[in-house]
Amino acid sequence: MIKSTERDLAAERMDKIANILRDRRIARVSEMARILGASEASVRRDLVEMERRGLLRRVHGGAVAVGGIGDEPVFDDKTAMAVREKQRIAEAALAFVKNGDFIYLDGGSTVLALARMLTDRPRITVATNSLRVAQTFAASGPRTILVGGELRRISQTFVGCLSRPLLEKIHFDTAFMGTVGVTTDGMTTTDPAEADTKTLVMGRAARVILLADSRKIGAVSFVSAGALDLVDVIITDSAAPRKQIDAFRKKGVRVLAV
Amino acid sequence: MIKSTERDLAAERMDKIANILRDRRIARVSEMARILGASEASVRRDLVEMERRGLLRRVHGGAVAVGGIGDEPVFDDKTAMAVREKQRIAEAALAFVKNGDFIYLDGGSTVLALARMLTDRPRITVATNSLRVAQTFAASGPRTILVGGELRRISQTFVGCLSRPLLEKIHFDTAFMGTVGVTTDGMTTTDPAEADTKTLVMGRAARVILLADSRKIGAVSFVSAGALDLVDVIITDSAAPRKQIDAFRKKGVRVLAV
DNA sequence: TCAGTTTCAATCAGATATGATCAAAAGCAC
DNA sequence: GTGCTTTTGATCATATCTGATTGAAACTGA
Repeated sequence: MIKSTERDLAAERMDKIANILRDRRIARVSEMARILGASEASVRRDLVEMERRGLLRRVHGGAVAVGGIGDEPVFDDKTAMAVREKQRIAEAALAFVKNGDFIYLDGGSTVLALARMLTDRPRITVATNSLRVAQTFAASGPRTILVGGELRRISQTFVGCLSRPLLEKIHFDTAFMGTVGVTTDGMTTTDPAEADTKTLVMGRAARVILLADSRKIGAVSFVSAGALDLVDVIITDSAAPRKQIDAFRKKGVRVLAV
Repeated sequence: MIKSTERDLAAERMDKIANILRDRRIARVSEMARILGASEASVRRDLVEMERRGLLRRVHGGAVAVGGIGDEPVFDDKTAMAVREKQRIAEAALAFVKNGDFIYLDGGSTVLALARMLTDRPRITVATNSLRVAQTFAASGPRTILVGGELRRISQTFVGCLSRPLLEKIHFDTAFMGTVGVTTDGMTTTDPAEADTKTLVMGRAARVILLADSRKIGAVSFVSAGALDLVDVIITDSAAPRKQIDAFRKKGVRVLAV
């Protein structure tokens, strides 16, 4: 047994680290050192190099996959909640997408779930203001148009007045929107710039579909993001209060509770 | 040339090396020397040659199959070469960034290296058309503005006429640009839409700094992306041909070879 | 807030790999 | 065979990698 054969090359170690992170999204230095059979010092050196190459992000105690959990805790924390419901809602929304369509995908975790289902649909065109949606389509997927704007880190979206000039040049068959809260008075969200962009988008879509899990139904946030009559369809989950659903229907909005 | 016998021997070795790497993706010099029954010195010479031909990537201790371990995705394939140079170029470029600046970061791996150095600089504003740059700043970093447009997957940038309306509203102190090739006639790149966006950006910057490793110097690609007089500074590495550098200087461009 | 614990970066020495150099070996032309 | 060129393998100084150590920094829980 030759000693050099036992020890991994740096490139080999980095590959294994990449694999570990692909599986777990996050790993501790100590874990990786144990798995690789290398010292923690070497693992750290590899992590520094890999971070420099943009392959991961280092955090105290370990590393996380880029674009993964822990990368943007605020955004992804929400994602983790009600995963089942969001998935079902996204599946229902998928039925509203046809090949050849021009659609808009808003920010938000439910809409992101829908985006993940579109990576094998090159025949549609997606416009979005969501960094996460763009990342989802980075390698392959629909024709992707990102409306510009200023990055709002908490939601990982591009918002503000700079989004306007581009948005005003395009129209959509269907806009799939997320929201923080929706009542019969309309949608509300936390950030004025975000709200402004949302309203503008909905005005430019032939059909607006709101994806809102039951916790959003009846909830109210800081700033109005458009009246309810902008919305054609609301897709929510079966835990949504019957009363609210009926109220929406009375206002002429189609509601699907999946 | 009738030296066919020697060449066959060398070619044979290289062929075996290629086979080993096809199987394992990564191999040590010592291993390969043992398998081939040749000295490590010979193996190294073969590896140098094969790397020159782009058949593999050399790492300390051995070699990696291209497209294999530690080799980065499509976008970064070219990047894997000249990592050191790109890093040094980016470091030199960093000196041109002041707090409070409004800068533009183009797509391209060298510019991306610069972006990674700016993640702890919240006091500047960065506009970019690069998805990779936006991702780099997703968690923290400068104020980030993404100019919209259509996603061009091969470069991971947003380009085309939809970028225009937003770009025409903003100005930059400094634009850091990448390129596929640059000569005294100006810059060239592979894609017309990409070129269009580049030209527009350079016209809106008070100062344009071109980051181009030596392989770009003197290279020519498909479509013009602006004349040389748009550029104020070129930062390249010391392997850039003296003649070209002098020609650039004669045209009034400041050239830094780091 | 604070103390205790974990993790980190910097440094060092030993091990390993590398490039440069050079002489021997092999191929080739005559 | 001789003379020339190319290739090869060995040697050695230098560069790089690795793992251990240590003081500093960051995190944790009360």
